[in-house]
Amino acid sequence: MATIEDVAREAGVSISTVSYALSGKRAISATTRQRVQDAATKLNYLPHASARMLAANRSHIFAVTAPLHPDTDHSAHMTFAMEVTKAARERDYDTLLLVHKDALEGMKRSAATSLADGIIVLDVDAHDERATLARQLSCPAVFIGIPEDTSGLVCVDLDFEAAAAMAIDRLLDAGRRSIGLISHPEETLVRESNFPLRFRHGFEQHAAERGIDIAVANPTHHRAHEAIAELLERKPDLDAIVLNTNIDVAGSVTAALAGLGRSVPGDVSVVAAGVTFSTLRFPVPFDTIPLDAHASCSAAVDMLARIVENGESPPETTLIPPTYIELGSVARTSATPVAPVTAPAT
Amino acid sequence: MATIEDVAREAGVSISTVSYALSGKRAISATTRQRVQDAATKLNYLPHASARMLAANRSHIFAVTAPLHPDTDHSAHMTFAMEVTKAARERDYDTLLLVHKDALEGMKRSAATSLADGIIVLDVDAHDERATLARQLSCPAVFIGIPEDTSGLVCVDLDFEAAAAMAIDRLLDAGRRSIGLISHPEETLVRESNFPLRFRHGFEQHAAERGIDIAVANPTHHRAHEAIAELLERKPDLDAIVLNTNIDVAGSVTAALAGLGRSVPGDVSVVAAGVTFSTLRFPVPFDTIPLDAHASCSAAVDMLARIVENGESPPETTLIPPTYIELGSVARTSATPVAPVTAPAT
DNA sequence: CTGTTAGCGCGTTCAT
DNA sequence: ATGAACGCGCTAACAG
Repeated sequence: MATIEDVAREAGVSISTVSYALSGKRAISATTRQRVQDAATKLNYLPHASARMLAANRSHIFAVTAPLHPDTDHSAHMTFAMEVTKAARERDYDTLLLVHKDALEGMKRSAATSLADGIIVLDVDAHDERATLARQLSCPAVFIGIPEDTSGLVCVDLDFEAAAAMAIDRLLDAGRRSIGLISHPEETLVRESNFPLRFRHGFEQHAAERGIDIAVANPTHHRAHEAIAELLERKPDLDAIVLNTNIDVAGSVTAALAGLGRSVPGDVSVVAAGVTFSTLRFPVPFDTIPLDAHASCSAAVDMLARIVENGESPPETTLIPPTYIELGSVARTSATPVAPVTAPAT
Repeated sequence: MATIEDVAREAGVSISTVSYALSGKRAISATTRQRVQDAATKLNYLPHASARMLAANRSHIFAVTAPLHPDTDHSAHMTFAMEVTKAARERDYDTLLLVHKDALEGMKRSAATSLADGIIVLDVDAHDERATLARQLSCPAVFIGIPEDTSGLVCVDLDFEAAAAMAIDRLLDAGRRSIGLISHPEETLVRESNFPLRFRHGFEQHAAERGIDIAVANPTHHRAHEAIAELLERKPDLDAIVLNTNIDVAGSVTAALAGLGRSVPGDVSVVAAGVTFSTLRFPVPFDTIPLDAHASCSAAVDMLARIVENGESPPETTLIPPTYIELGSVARTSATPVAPVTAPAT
């Protein structure tokens, strides 16, 4: 309600002095600044958003595109949107939600009208149309997730390949030898959601490096039973499972194994890797290499803010190193451990 | 990039003519309007958001406060946020996400700076602080959910009491006599989230009206087993269950009953009422009286837009009538049906 | 029916 | 270190 002019009058200074005293963009004598700040708090002054935007040619708003697919994990989605919003607020930005139907239209519009200073892109597919659009837009964008072609983009994500390697290493260290991977359902892969592919690639590659043979299965029917049956058929000696899948599937793993007479972690050890959900409530909580929404989102928002404010040009791809959380679902066996590779993966 | 002036020049008219031709707020001759529109599309003109906001004193932005509690159902939350956003876009509004930590601060700020034209309040508690704040703010707000004291507010929600009555009526019509309610976990009730209380109240009241005796249980451990055991202990002849609870509990009902030798719907019929999730993937899909996010959100956004644009003053409370979806989890018994009340609830 | 013009509230040069 | 004045792009009241 109170304008900058009211504050200036109250403090007995000029309008520009108020602006500078509050923004700190120019040196103001301590006493004057104090008077201005007192006046501002007294009048409960807050700059009119649109006026500030127009004058500064900056909206202090980031747009967030969060498409909702039929197979989208709403919980993960919400978590990422929230984390982006929190991270943005810490840097004095608000976030505008863009829904799928008009994800492209929304990006164009918020860029063309200067509604947003930047765009955060969530849930990125391998061949995401939003990547093509982002290259054309003058409005800076940061992707949380990594499309196949990252040229001209700025992308942040968990290092899924390192996470896969870390899961394998932990299981091998515990003496496990026959490892299976339960990946995401077909429908997620078909859409070319990219992170399951990157995880799987890292998994296969690191298994080859460590000289072990592995099996991969995609779950069906939103549960683990079929996938586990498939793994056991191909590797009857299966003694470890890596889960890079959704909560429904992961949550049914222990029951599915029990149904086949296998215990966790004794017969089969389990690691959940690159997942957003917690396994604490599972019958047996699983060791987890989390896909940490907070880490990815605050890194992404940080970059975007620096692009907007300082014109910085971050690298195309920033990979966040994985961390390992032990919850007791990996048990040591007496089997001879596989010899570590000469240069162990970090 | 192109300004209104560019369009005016291109079309050979004045600036204000362009403004009126595009906004339609004044009658413009068809030929002129066409010239203006051609020029606009040719130059790819979109009004600069902040300039429009400042001049019109309207941001075309709604703020959405969506607090995240420990027991929050992320999926439902996301659905509501998305539905609000979609509904808003249909009326040419964008939505700003306000996170919990600074829900109050965010509301104040977006109102005081004229960042938002209105506020949508989600996940309302019985004694929600945001209600108090909304009464003081000059910025209009619409609540999706109903606090205890609605004075001076505008609230929209499913008619939970009618939903409870509808569930009872359906079960009685099918010849069921001994009905139990599984409500939300304690932690949700403690927070005074209001809709479980309204549902329960409607349930008890309608049961009394129809002259039947009922039992109510609150689940624990994120599953139905304990609640069902409790219901059976209190009503050994239990032949129907109404679920007004979360997806984890609802999803385990069939298994819990099976563990006690009861089948669905033969021995025990089940209705899920006032829930956001789908039961289609459950072992036995349940008849559902949905808490329809789309209906609530578009009604709320519609009201908010009309308050902002036309200065309308909607009623304090708008209840959305429930609908019933049959999925086969209610089976008819041969028992003598309870006589319908003289004036059946709608 | 159309053009002219005065702000909207603020950030920021330019003088001082 | 401070103040005066201009302009951001648009809307709306006022003229014609």
